[in-house]
Amino acid sequence: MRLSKAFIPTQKEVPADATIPSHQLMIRAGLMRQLTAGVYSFLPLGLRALMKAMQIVREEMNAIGGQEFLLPALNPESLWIQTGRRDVPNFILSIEERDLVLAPTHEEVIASIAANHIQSYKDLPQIWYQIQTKFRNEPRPRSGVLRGRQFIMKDSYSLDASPEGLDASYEKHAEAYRRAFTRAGLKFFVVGASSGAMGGSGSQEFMVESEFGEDTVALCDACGYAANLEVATSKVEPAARTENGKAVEEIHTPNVKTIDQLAEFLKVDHRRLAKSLVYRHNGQPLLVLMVGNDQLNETKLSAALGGGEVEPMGAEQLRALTGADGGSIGPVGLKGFRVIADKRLEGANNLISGANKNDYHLGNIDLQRDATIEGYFDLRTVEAGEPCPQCLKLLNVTNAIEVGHIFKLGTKYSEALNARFLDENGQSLPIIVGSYGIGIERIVAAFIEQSHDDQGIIWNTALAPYHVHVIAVSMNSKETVLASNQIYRALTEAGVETLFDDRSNASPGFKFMDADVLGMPLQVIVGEKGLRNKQVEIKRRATGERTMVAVDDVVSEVKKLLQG
RNA sequence: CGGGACGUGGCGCAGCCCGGUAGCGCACUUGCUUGGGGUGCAAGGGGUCGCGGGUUCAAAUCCCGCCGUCCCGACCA
Repeated sequence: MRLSKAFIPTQKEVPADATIPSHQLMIRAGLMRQLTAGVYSFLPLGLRALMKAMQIVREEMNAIGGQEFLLPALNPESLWIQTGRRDVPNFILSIEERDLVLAPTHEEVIASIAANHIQSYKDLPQIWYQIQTKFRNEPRPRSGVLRGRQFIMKDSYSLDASPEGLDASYEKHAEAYRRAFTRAGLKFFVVGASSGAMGGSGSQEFMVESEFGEDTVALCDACGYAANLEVATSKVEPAARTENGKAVEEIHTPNVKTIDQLAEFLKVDHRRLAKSLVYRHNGQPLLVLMVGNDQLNETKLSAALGGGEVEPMGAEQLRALTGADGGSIGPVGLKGFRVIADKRLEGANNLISGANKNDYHLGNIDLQRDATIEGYFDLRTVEAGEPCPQCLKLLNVTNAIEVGHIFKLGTKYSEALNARFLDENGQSLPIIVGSYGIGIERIVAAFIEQSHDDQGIIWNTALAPYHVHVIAVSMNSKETVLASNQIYRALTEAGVETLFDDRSNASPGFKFMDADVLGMPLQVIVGEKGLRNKQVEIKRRATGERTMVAVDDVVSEVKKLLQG
């Protein structure tokens, strides 16, 4: 492609709205433009990168026997009502007029096809996938293309007759994802994840470390343990049980509101303190006990409660129910609340907690003796520096971009939509479904996050919109024009995807800067300097390393460099 | 949805406090110039100052309302 004819609007300056490197560079390099919040137009160069990412994913899906579909984005609302997902908040962007919705994902459509056409265990297993645009009612799109209202996703669905079959399909996907992200050049890791409101029995996320990622993960460098913070655990010491359990005593704690104040006031370790958090679960008052300053993990809380709506209790309601304020609530003698506690508190005694009376706390609490605890669950959020649950080495906590997610879904949607098959014994069973997603734009953005410098993007061969960027240093030099055209043609004919800066109105410096912003792996610089010796310069974008090669050897040299 | 910020030619910004001619840099057009790291000079084109209302002789500027965009948080299969 000749730059003199191409629509590749590069910019020196970037809209103030773009705050992270990938977003800024995708705009500076002319890959995309924003249309409205969370919605981007991909320009020709950006589309080429997207297509590269898609093709890698497609090939790896095909390699595991995946069959490509293209499912409609516009869906009848009734399908979603049947699975109960019409009312999931912030999910469906609806087209009211005809009871149509823009599909946020495609389990429903897949299940409806399966319901009509999968009849026998002999039809199974199947892996069906598509690469298609999704729409979601994101309350707050952000970080460029990392979280949008419209985005392209490879979604696939495995249909199996048995849990073992699901396990196999799931494993195939895990393998395909590993290969795809490896080929794309992403430094990724796999974490255990929450299956959340989606339901199902197992789930893993493919993560690319980035300070701008929205997910937080715990990682162990020693043994490879990796988990989303939503489900991560650690081996923190429990709040111990001491020998001599004394009787509960009331302690006057004037103006003590927070755990830190309480620890300071009483001069005791945080681990002796039982913090009370008050919620309503499906409307019912709920007290959650945590150790000292441990952070409650609401994903774990929700899982411990078996789902349902969990929301913090308002201050007025709390006072009405207990007569006390937030900093003075405790489990002893508390009426009308269900009480659950973090596992770290299991068996503990000599604890201090609120007295349900302002300015007072209770000491020497033995949870078994003095309170009614419905259950002990892992409810705390892991923090950096805590011991790894597997090997006890210290955990790291880091942010990451989720580029892929795989789910063992089970039969939730097949049951709702009556997608069943007959097994060997003639018995009708729901199809066992797995669901797997890859964010195509996220592959590109995550790659740019991990591969750029102050000058611009640094593409690898796998994702680069073009492999080689030929620069004609001056279009006023006949020799340069002649040689650069010849090289451009030779490369193109040899099947090398080549961008050719043949603009006559741009200064050499301008062209060099543009080439660095665009970031193709190799730059072939054709100018009078080298041509005097019948040579051109090849620059590797990643390292800045330059070599002079004979004009006649450019094609073979370029091919060699692209391999390595 | 809570907190914060911003909205002025395509992009980045100043002007707003203290009301009175819309301005700068980049980009764009034309001519000359330069030619290995965003050339230089000159002449141009382009803006309902987000939208609506109010105050005023007069509003980009003051007041009210709305909309949009971004950031933090909440939420997120």
